[in-house]
Amino acid sequence: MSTRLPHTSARTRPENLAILLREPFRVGTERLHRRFAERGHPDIRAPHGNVMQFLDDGGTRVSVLAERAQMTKQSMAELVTHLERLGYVERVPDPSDRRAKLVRATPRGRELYVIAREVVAEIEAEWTQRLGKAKMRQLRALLEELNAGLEP
Amino acid sequence: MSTRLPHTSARTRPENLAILLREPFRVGTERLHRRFAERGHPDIRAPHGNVMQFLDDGGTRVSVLAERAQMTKQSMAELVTHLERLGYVERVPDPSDRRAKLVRATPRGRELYVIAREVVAEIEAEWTQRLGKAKMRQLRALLEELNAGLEP
DNA sequence: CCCTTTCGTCAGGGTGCCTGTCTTGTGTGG
DNA sequence: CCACACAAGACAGGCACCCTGACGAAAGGG
Repeated sequence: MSTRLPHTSARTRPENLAILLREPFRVGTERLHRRFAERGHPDIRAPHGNVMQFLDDGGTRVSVLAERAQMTKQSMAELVTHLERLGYVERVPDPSDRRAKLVRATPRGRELYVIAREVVAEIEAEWTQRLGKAKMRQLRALLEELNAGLEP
Repeated sequence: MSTRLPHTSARTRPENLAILLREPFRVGTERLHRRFAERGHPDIRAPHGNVMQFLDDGGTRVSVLAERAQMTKQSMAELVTHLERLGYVERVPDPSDRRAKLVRATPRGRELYVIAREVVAEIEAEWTQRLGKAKMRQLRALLEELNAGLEP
């Protein structure tokens, strides 16, 4: 039996900026994955985004994916293997290098992009309805300015 | 040997709102953990925040921590055990219930709060310097308005 | 005093990440 | 042209984190 407990009151202390930034992202991500599940992709989880979001149309090497996702190629290879078993990507030989293979989204994999685009549009529409177009533009502009100066 | 690859160009497509929200949070979190490491706490990792951030001063039961962090009590117990071995928390008997134990931050654990507060203040100061006080207030207000309407 | 619920734990499983090592293929310099 | 360093990926092994299931012990209401 599961012992997961219901969430009652998350002790919402003085809302700091970190939480204000994280929550909309978290809620959006949750909705995306709920939608994936509803549309027949219940096995897609967050780490799989580290593969799918970095695939080029013509296919991409595991090493390149690893570099883009900032992880080791071993870890990336494992994610790719998992997604391959689930039918979302396939490995095809790289014609230009017989050591290498190209990871490509299958038709099933491409369905994810369609769904993701829909959800993103939907969420942005909701937020715009809530805040109004002017404030959304403001918010985006401020976030862009903030992001422009970020360096670890 | 590690095969982690350097990150070159993250294919920064049309910056969408999700990335704009996530990046400042991610960069801040990275800095926090780098600072933990520099100050003698290299073993503290992100999931440990799910324990430390929910501890009350007098101690808190594992079940309550699990509820607050939205995970099973088994998983929470594991995190607590790990932090206990590292010396950041201790389990003491709950005087009001002989089944229960209270998880409490040790002096070493409380050092983390000091560091965290410093880093947060530091980051907010940097952002304020970059955007100016007025825009920071605007940003915070917009994020609060956005967060106020979030529900799943 | 049962009976149910709750607290914490043990047991077992899967995913996601790591380091280290190896094979195979590439390409470069002598 | 060939030896050799190097790049791509696979294989092995390990740990952290999260889950489900099941349990003994204590609490607490009828």
